[in-house]
Amino acid sequence: MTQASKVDASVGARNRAIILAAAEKAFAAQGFRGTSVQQVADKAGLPKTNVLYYFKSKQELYLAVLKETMSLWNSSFDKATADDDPAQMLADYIAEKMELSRTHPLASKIFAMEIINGAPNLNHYFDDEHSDWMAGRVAILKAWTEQGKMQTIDPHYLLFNIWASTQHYADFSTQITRLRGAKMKKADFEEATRHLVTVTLTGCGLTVPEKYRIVTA
Amino acid sequence: MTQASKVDASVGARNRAIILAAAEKAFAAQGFRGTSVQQVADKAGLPKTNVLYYFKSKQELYLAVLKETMSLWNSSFDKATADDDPAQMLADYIAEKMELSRTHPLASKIFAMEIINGAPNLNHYFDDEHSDWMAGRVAILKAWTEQGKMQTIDPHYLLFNIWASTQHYADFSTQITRLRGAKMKKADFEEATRHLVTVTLTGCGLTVPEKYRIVTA
DNA sequence: TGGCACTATGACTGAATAGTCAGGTTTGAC
DNA sequence: GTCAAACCTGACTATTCAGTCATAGTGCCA
Repeated sequence: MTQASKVDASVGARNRAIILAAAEKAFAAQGFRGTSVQQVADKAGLPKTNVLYYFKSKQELYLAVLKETMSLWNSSFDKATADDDPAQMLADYIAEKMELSRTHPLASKIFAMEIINGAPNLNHYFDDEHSDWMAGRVAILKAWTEQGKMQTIDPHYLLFNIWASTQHYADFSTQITRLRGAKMKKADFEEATRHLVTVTLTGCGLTVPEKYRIVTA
Repeated sequence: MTQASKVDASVGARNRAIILAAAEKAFAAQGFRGTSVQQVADKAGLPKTNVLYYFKSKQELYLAVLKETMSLWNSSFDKATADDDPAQMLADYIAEKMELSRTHPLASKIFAMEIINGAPNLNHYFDDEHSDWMAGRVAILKAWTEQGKMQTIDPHYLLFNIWASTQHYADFSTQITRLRGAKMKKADFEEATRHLVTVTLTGCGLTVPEKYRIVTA
């Protein structure tokens, strides 16, 4: 027991982390079927059998990566209440999602491909957590609308639009980079965030918080 | 020659079309690597060798599907000029993109996966047509801004947001269907379009054209 | 020292699958 | 009817790849 946890904490945990990182890269770049265990092993600097020692199958490895991905998606918006200020909450939510696109683009890509392919590994997610989350957020947005705090906008479409336009910067980074001629840096993400917050909030009849105002040259 | 074109127009062209349709479904659902030629053949109701008779390799078949996909993406916005009304042009562009997401979701998904995976088959596209298109559209949006017709919004981010939020309804249809509890119908797409046009145009300081106004119950 | 859990890995196997090939059939023009 | 081009397909091959297995090294504690 003591042995186990000690060894596990040193060698095992470390190797698992290395393998997961390598697998994330591979799956994001080539999808589940396009990635071979051998490729992951090479990226991780380990023999293939060692990878299969830690993760019993390619499927299990993929699920582990997917699970890590899903755990990233908590946000301050999860705890919003009808008493909060919609402008502040939505602006922060958009900013958080943009920051995730910047710092974890691979996770976003893996999730996107999973959804595009029909989300065969996310049934429980939709049936439980995600649906509940959605229902809760919709209720709060409706409350805000009824309180006259914001324009009458269907909460579903609003949330879909926020997801779409923030995740796009991760998922479609190849296209964006090619069209801009250069990779988006931190400052570019901040500018894009200000634009997105401004357009979205103004579109909902909200006042844009000071920190998200577009700086006109 | 006469023989060739006649046969080609009847049997050949018909089979090619059947195969392409089957391949589109398969590639959209499982990606390039996840799709076997046998699967496409089964969907098309033909022996595998017959598929490979028309398309010499899986790669060639995929490229043919991708080419068909790209040809869908012309729009009235391609011919906009600085003299046009931005509200009208942008609203129509958004509506056209939404209609494409509704009628050709598979094409959108294939394109999305291609981009997510680094667009290895679209080099020429970015180097030529797409970059030129982008430069032209950016110039017109800038002109509109300078004429005081619309708010100062970076044209790049505006276009990225339009693509993101329209294509999302095709690419992420699985998620949307699960969260809404039902597949989006034509009327739902129209409602989503009105919302998107309203939010986007209002966000740019434009007046929403009558036909895109949200109908409040 | 012995024992145990964990870690490591080369050699192998079986299934899937892209693509070839050789031979066959249909079609339409003359 | 005959010829050529287009169309069709079963049998086969070569490769890739997930996963197994048997064996062996390592670290720790009693």
